[in-house]
Amino acid sequence: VPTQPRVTINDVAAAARVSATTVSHVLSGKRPVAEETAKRVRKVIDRLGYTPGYAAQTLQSGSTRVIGLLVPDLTNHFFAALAMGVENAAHGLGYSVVLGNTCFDAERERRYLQMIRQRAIDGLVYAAGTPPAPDELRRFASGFPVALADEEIPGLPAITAVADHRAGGELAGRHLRLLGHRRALVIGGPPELRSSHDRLAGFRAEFDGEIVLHIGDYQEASGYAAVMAQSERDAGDPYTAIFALNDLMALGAMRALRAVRRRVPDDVSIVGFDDIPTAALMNPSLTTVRQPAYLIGSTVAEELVRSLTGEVAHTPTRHVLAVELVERESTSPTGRDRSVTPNR
Amino acid sequence: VPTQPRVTINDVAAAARVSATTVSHVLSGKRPVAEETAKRVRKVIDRLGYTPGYAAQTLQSGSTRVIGLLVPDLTNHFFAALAMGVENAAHGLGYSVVLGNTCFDAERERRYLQMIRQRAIDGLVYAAGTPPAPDELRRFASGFPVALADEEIPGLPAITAVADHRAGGELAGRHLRLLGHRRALVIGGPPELRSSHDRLAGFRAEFDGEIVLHIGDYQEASGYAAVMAQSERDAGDPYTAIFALNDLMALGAMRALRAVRRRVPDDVSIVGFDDIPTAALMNPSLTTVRQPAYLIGSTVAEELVRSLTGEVAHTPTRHVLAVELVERESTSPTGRDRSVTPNR
DNA sequence: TTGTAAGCGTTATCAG
DNA sequence: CTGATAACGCTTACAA
Repeated sequence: VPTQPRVTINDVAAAARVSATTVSHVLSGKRPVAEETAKRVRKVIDRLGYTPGYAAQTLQSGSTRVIGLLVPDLTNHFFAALAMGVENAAHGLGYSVVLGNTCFDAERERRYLQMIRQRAIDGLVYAAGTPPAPDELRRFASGFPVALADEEIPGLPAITAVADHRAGGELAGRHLRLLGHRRALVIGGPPELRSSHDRLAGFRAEFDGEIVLHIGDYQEASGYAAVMAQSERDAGDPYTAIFALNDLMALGAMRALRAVRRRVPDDVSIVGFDDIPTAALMNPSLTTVRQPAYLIGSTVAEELVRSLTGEVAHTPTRHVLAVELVERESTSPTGRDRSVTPNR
Repeated sequence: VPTQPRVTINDVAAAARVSATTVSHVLSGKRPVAEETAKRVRKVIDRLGYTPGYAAQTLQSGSTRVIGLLVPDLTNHFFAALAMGVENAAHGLGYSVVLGNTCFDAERERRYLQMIRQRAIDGLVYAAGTPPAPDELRRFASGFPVALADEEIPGLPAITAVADHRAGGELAGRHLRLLGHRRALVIGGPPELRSSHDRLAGFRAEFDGEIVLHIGDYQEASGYAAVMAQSERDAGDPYTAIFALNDLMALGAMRALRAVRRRVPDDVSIVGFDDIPTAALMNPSLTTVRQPAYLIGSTVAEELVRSLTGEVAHTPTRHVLAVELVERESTSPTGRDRSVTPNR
């Protein structure tokens, strides 16, 4: 594909018989231009199809109008939705988003921080998911605008947006309590994650029955394992409810419940967290706490960009966004047990 | 966040008591530099933490080393995986990826084409999914490097990577035939999509039994609707297999089958297409044809970037990538009908 | 209301 | 082996 010689501001100026300065001002409006002149210039601009070159503007202004987005795994629905939020918000404000997929890999993260040093981006939305925030990032964040999405990094005050994990735990706990459940199996997440901790604390605050805690790792298999392990241990008086700290583990738990012949929701109710697309498609569909992934992304991106443009000061605001309980088929009141109905 | 004054090549030159030219060449290696000088320069570079500024390099070279990626919906797993492929491949070759989410919206597409005009990106990976390719894109593609992922646009010869939809259809057809099925319900996709057409043609070529075709729209609800509609029509001799042209419709079909009390796979086997994550998590899990989404993205991005760097000529190569049948629980041989076993 | 000229940071050309 | 100098395309003092 041959690249035809670029139309520059000087071409326009020459054709309109004005100076480049005037053309620039017609476009930017930063100083008055006689209407007649302006009209002539605009006509030429249209005719020649002139658009200010990105590189020159960048060099001149020192701003690329690009922000970076670091996510660990785009195929994770949560991060995909978050990325859409970031992209939409940024685009609405005239900024582009360059994508960085870290794959939870520190080496790749470093390559992105490199871009920062090159001044190739104006700011960074960091949602890299792994708990041990690289020291490097922390160093960078002082001296470079970083915003945290779904993330809290100790010692790094920055624009932040997180879901209200605690309220989500409360929602789940209250829901199960109101359904009459008194014994719950809780499948936890990695303890070092603040989100895990908050969800659990919220649940404990609202669910006043007995709680058995199994630690999982947010993967499907660990949900399965938790139920199986507990199943071996249980002696006749098992839990009637499960709160899994994310949907993937909840699905694993459901699979295990099928294996041990306990029905959902008849024998055991189950609540997840996240609301991944699969949750709605399962049979039975999964009651879960929905995270506002898109909103987390758009909130943080919008605030970051506004701070970049100077519209607002770059102060480390922390947004805590509401979560929502989505009631589906996997939860039901205790005491309703179809195994005692006609077909037996 | 205060932005400290940038370290420029001149700072380095001054500190190392050489010219900027020499510093540049120490970095680029484009002409020999005395080892002693080079060492001194490198030391200063390290000490000052100098990195060539992105904007100036861009202005000088005319290349941004950025490619654009246009997808309709990142929360769609297929496009997320594709995006990861693009990002990884591009990054490996020193290119960044700016993300564009069109939301199937022509207006948003236009804004991205605008970036092209501004020379803000060097090339474009287009995977916008909607059948009516905008004329605008077609105009742009002549004169700007565009590569098509999972897309074929008539009259636009370009680097292209698509899944082998036809082979996928064949795989599904053969699988069901070998299981002994003789009557199949096929839930089609939008007829104007070449992928729909190819999948169907492949299926027809391998499945030699009777086929009833319902047209769907790739949404879950249309899979449900297809089964329901056919269910009303069926008089005692229904199909024993379903081929849904994507997984979402397959899931809708499974939901409908539950509603009409036909068991999967005992009464009806079902094959989907895509292999979305939910497919493996369902109960029963879904047999499906897996699309190499990541590979589509990485293939097309790698070739695009290589053509940009001049490593290969920018010729409209078309890559057809292999698909794979993933056998799970939703398909079984005909004739095995548990309703004729003990419990009746 | 408009123009001139300097400068943003880098690399290429040409000269030594 | 190295250095001046120009050029990339734009914005913005400063001047008229």
